Amino acid sequence: MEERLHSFGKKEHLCSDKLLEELFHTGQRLMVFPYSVRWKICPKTMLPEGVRAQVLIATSKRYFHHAVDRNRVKRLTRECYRNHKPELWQLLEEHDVALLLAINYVHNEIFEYKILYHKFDKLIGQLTTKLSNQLNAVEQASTNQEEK
RNA sequence: ACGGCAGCUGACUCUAUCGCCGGCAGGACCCUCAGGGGCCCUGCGGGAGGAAAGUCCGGGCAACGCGAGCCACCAUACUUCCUAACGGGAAGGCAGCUGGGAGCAAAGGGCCCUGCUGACAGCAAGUGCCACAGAAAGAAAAACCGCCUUCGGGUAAGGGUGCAAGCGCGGAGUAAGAGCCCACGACAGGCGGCAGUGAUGCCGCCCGAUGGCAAACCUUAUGGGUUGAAAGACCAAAUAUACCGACAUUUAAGGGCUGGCUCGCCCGUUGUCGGGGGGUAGGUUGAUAGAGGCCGGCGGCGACGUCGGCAGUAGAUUGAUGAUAGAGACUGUCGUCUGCGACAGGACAGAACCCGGCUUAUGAGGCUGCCGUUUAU
RNA sequence: GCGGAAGUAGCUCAUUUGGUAGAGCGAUAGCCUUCCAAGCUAUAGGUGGCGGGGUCGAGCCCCGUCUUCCGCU
Repeated sequence: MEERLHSFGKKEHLCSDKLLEELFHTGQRLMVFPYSVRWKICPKTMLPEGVRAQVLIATSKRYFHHAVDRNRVKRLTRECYRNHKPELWQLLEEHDVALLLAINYVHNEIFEYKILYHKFDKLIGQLTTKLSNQLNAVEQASTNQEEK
């Protein structure tokens, strides 16, 4: 399993209508240029076995008129996510939860891969701090309730 | 030689690592009475285009509809052929334009050749429109100056307007004039002859209230049922549940078997279990070999047809073809010891049921045609 | 994937069967006012999305193209 940490297969794509609706109605939002991200923590039983996170990568016709450019941006973004996946999964593994994630590209220029890689570094950093804050708070609350 | 404009061709290659999609083979595990199915691992080989685009036409395919005819609506419009079909293509005719040639004292028209272009049926079926200017914009009505006059009028040669004004030119004729008449010529129509499958061309005769617009209404001919893979077919979890069966049940309604009461039985009620129809999430199919490509022979001017051979085979479904590193070709710039080195660059653009076209986008290089400039002969 | 509309001044829109392209708001200048606003007057601003066609002549007719918007699961 360890040598497949960088994979990004079909099961890890978010494509269920119901989950999408839930994510976009109740999820939280985070902006890191040029990305706009929506995320929501959910119990791991909602996803297939062995999958910690389902991800949607998109960009709109508003920013790129040609299908070629949209494909290119999505491919680069997918590559970035693939290379940053282990640190995100490690956090989720520690707290034993799953994550729904929608990554939107909201700028009208294409950057090179190296630039996007650093942007994604920043994005994952902010996302993990927010995630761990929220998860720790939840766990503390549950332990407090048990004590009472 | 350089430059420009069209059209055609062309669409960088290889290696390694990580990753994605589907195919085949082998193996481990799980489910199932079985057939088989699910999931994971390993190996092998495959994975965007000439326009995949626009959705402008035509067809396959599918569902629904359909007795026939006419009207309406839409589309097409020189001819013949190609094709499954087409609004596409080929060849030809005619018209327009560029260039050249012969001819001529010179120029123009006409003739011949090359190239390009053409939504190219009908305005002599009818209706309508032609601003401003002009007397008058299409009709048998013609003003003013002019010309003529027998002073009643005649005239359409000359002048003006305009995109367009009663076919052109010469002659005869006349008071002056006019297709009023004649020769030649242009245009349109009719008849006949010859050539051609035909469009049409050539010749002869007859005829003439000889402007333009049908991308004005329209006429004629031909074609068109509607919808569009989000079509259609199949499987179907959870939850609720039509219906069926079994069991239990009544202050969780009741009704019937008797006129009343009690018990019993039947129907119902409610609940549990089992079966089960439709339908939702989801999945399978439709769906990838096709009116296909390449090579060669034969037939045809050609589009194309036919026969034989060869190589193969994208199939996603929140939508796969990417990232990184290196090497090699190609182009440009700079440097140069003429060996090469350094730097930069690679267009338009991403399949979604499938074909045939059209249109539009497209860097470097190559080919063809036309035009312009310069040089040499 | 399939289908339907619209592009006119800085903005919102007119312009009918083809004949010199207009209104309101806005802009600029002047008048009025102690000043501002309101009011009055004048002025500028248009390749009619772009390219082509047929017409004597096109915003209008025809073809192609680009952009924007809307509908169908």
